[in-house]
Amino acid sequence: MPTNADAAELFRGIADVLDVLGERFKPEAYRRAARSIESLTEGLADVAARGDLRTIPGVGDAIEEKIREYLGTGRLDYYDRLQKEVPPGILTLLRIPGLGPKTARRFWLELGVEGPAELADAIQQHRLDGVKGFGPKKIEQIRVALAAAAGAPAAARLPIEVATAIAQRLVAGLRAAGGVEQIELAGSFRRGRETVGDLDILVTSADPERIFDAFSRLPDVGEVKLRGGTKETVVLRGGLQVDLRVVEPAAFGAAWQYFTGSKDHNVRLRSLARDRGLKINEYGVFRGEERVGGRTEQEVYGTLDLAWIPPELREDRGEIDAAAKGPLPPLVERTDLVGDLHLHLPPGAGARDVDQLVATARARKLSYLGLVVARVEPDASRSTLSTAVLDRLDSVKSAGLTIVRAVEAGADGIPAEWAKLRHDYVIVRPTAAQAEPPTSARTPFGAALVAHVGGEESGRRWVAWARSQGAAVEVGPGPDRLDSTGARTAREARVPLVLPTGVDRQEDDPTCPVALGFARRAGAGPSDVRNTAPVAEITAAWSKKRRA
DNA sequence: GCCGTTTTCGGCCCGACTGTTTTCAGTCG
Repeated sequence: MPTNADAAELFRGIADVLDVLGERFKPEAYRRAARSIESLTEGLADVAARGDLRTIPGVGDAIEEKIREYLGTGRLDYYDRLQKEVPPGILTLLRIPGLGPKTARRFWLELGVEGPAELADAIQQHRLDGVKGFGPKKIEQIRVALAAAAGAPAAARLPIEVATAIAQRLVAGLRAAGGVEQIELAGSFRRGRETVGDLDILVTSADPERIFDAFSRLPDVGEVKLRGGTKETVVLRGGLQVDLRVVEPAAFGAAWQYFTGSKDHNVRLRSLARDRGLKINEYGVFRGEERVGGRTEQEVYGTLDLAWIPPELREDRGEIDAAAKGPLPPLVERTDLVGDLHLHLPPGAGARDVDQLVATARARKLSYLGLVVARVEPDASRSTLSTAVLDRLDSVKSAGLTIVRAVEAGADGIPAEWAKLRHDYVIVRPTAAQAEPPTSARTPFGAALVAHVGGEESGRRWVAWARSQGAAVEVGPGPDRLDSTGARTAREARVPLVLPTGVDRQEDDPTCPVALGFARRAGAGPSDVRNTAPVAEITAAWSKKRRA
């Protein structure tokens, strides 16, 4: 059975061919459908079985038909036929930066070039010289891009937790250089997507040239790709592309909204504006020549009679219609997290580490800490906190901060040797030996939290299992935790989420903000997250479960 | 090919930047 990602790739392939064939609007239509399919929280086959394919934004009669054929046979006749129309190498050319469908088509039809290698030959043989529209600079640009593409694979999207550290460095570097008034990140980074393809940084400053100069000299920056009066594009040494834009304060909100996206969200917004005789661009909202908004994002949405929409929801999945009806339900915030339910002390930790953790927790105004006192490691070995540490945990218990004790084990149960180990709840963490949830409805214990589960299919099965256990699920970065899709699946199944607070990590650690972003992308409000509740409420639920 | 509380047909976001151009085409985001 093809996955959603397979179907999305198929439609992108169709779009590429149609692009080269010179179709005007169909390519975007297929790409739109591809994006929608990718962001679904359930399998395409399930949607098809319910007869709901047409409810997917961008899917109409023709594409519904094609999805059904593809799901049924694993092929698509239309795509097979299309592929015969264009040499495969021409589609490869589309991946070369700066080279689009129009140019690829001309190479193919006017020069008989059918792929990257042939194009490189043609350049070397000076067959492009004198061709209309291709001056020496353009030819050199293509030659260099071809050589670069031949060596390295296309730059992969970066996990957001990795991009976070880079973004923090860049922003700190720009601030340190001076001349920066306001600086914010935009793009898919701000929307909290799992991966980012590039970074977008927005600055207000009286002296854009100074900002661009400083940016070009940051140690992370490898190459300046282009630089104009309002924007500079660089490629970092690690390969990540970063766009920096300098805007005037009166347009900051409009620019921030514009560059945050998503594309589909913005398209909807601008067509709404047009219906009202307004025009939205990165400089503001305009009625004729007059700017009627743009200093803040609230102004931009306000001119369309929309409530402000949190960036994590801006994917054109119904958020605009919801914002037209009134303020959106609040999403969970960092300050809503009043405790942490999944903390580890480092191996060999002593009483002093407990004190450290407690001090940090107090400073961050957390009122409870769920600490793992014994765990089955992923390699099946077992470890328990030292008696000294356990004693220290008891001593801090009365001081305004509650410590609750967890044991962490696989889904096959907790080891018998822990029978006398005092604990308040159980965290299930899948072991290598049991990577999939048990099929029996009940296990010998009631898990309170299922942690370290990820993956599209496997995540869905663990969420279903957590539901059968009355357990919460952990959200966070990395392949072994639930991302925003997993979090949405959980929320829709009314399985509570648990978010890491990062209290056991460095101040700039991305785990907490990234997890929070995933939960928000899933539409989670405070009540969807278990560790927004006071500890008494949580422990009451645990003891009720134990009696059941 | 999709889409519609002004449309079932006629639209489809919009601007920066680059290179090649005497006014614009292509690409990108």
